[in-house]
Order: sequence, then structure tokens, then C-alpha cells
Amino acid sequence: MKTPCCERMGMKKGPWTAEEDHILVSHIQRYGHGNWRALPKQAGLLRCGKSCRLRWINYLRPDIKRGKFSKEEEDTILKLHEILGNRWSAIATSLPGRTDNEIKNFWHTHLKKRIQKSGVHINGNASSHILQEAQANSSSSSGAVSSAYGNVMLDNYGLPSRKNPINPPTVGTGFYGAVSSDTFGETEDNHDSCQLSEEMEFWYNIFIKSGQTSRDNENLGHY
DNA sequence: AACGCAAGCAACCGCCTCATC
DNA sequence: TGATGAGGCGGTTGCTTGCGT
Repeated sequence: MKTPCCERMGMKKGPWTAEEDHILVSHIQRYGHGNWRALPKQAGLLRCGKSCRLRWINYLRPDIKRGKFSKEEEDTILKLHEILGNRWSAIATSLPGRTDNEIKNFWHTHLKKRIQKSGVHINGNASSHILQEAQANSSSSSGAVSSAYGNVMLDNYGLPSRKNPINPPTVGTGFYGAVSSDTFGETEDNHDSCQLSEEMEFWYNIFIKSGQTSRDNENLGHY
């Protein structure tokens, strides 16, 4: 059978050294990381597999984008958080090069405060009115949920579990207006047709990307 | 220069889901 | 079909750094 999950005996904890980083990167570049648990032993690291995985995903991956978040990235995070709640990995799929941990940290240190200052209520799990509506509806009827906000089809999208894959919802035009007006306290009247179509494109891209990459992106950096 | 405080970030912890036996 | 391990995720902690006094 498989060996126990967390053999912590003699495992090192705390900050990674440059040498450990180098060992981990070299090993993954050479052999890949098919088995995180076996990796530290194979690479000669006194770390548990989880720790190696976290270090690789959050820091050592070659496609990691370091540095400050752009305005566009901030907007994306804010909008997606409205819809997805604290599902950082799902949000991360729409921000290439950013990790869930990074986004989570950024949220807690910057955006959360900003939103609280602006007086918007934040629900820790699924903050959007849309989702709450969807969840309420889905509890009384299974399957696709027709939101009161329009043609929003949220089947598989009501966050019954945090592992629920982000399938691109079947999005009708009502969705965009609902999100934009709900999210930012604006009315649709404030959007001229141009703004609305930009919003539509934005959300279309987000959901298409999410749907395509929510799982695939977890394999980023796999060789 | 020394101290205290707050912000930022890396890393750990515990739980959940899925795959395998 | 139930038990178990691996991987993945979100929450949280605690260290480091920067800034004000």
C-alpha cells in the first residue's frame, strides 16, 4: 500500500534557502514532478512533498509574474471576487503568472481594506448578490439556476463545494448588466453601449478562460 | 539610534476531493 | 464498496521589513 501521508520525522520547516530552491528547480526541470511526495526524497531535500509543491507553485515556477499588481489585474480580482468569493485558485486562472497565494495575500493586504473603506459588504465565501441569489434558488430547485438578474445560468456554478470546477456558465446578455451594475453600484443606465460591450468582452474572456484553464492551469510548469 | 507598530508576504496547517487499492 | 493516500485549496500564522516617533 501507499506510505503514510505526512511523515514529518526529520522534515525541515520554515523559509527555503537558495540551495534548497536550486535543488528543487533542478530536479523538477530534469525529472518533472509526477509525485510530490516522492520528490523530496528523490531530490535529496529534507522537506515534505506539500512544502515542495507550495514552494514550486508559489515561488519557483518559471512563469511566475513577480512585482506589483497592475490596475487591470486589480480590477479582475475585484470583479471575480464578487462572483467567486474566496476561491483564489479559480481567480488565479484568470491572471496568468499570478498564484492563488499571491492573490489571496494581495486581497487581504490591499483590496479588502479598499473595499471596506468604500463601504461594500464583503461576504467571506461568496460575496456576490448574484451567487447568493443563485445559491438560494438552487437550494429549492436542482440543476440550472435562472437568476433573477437575467439569463444567468449558474448550473455547476453555485459553489456547493470549493472544489467545484469553474465551468463557463451559459451566459446571456443579462448577465453582464447584472454583474456590472451589481458589482459596482452602478445602474445599467450608466453604461452606454460601448461600455457595456467592453464589459461583455471582459466577462466573456474571464469565463472562457476559467472554463478552459481551471484545471489545466494547475499543471502549469509541469514538464 | 532605538523602539514600537503595521503592512506585506512566505509558508504551514487542516480539511476536502479524487484516485487507487 | 469502503479505506487510504496524494494532491489541492483556503485560512491562518509568524517572520521580515519599512515607517513613524
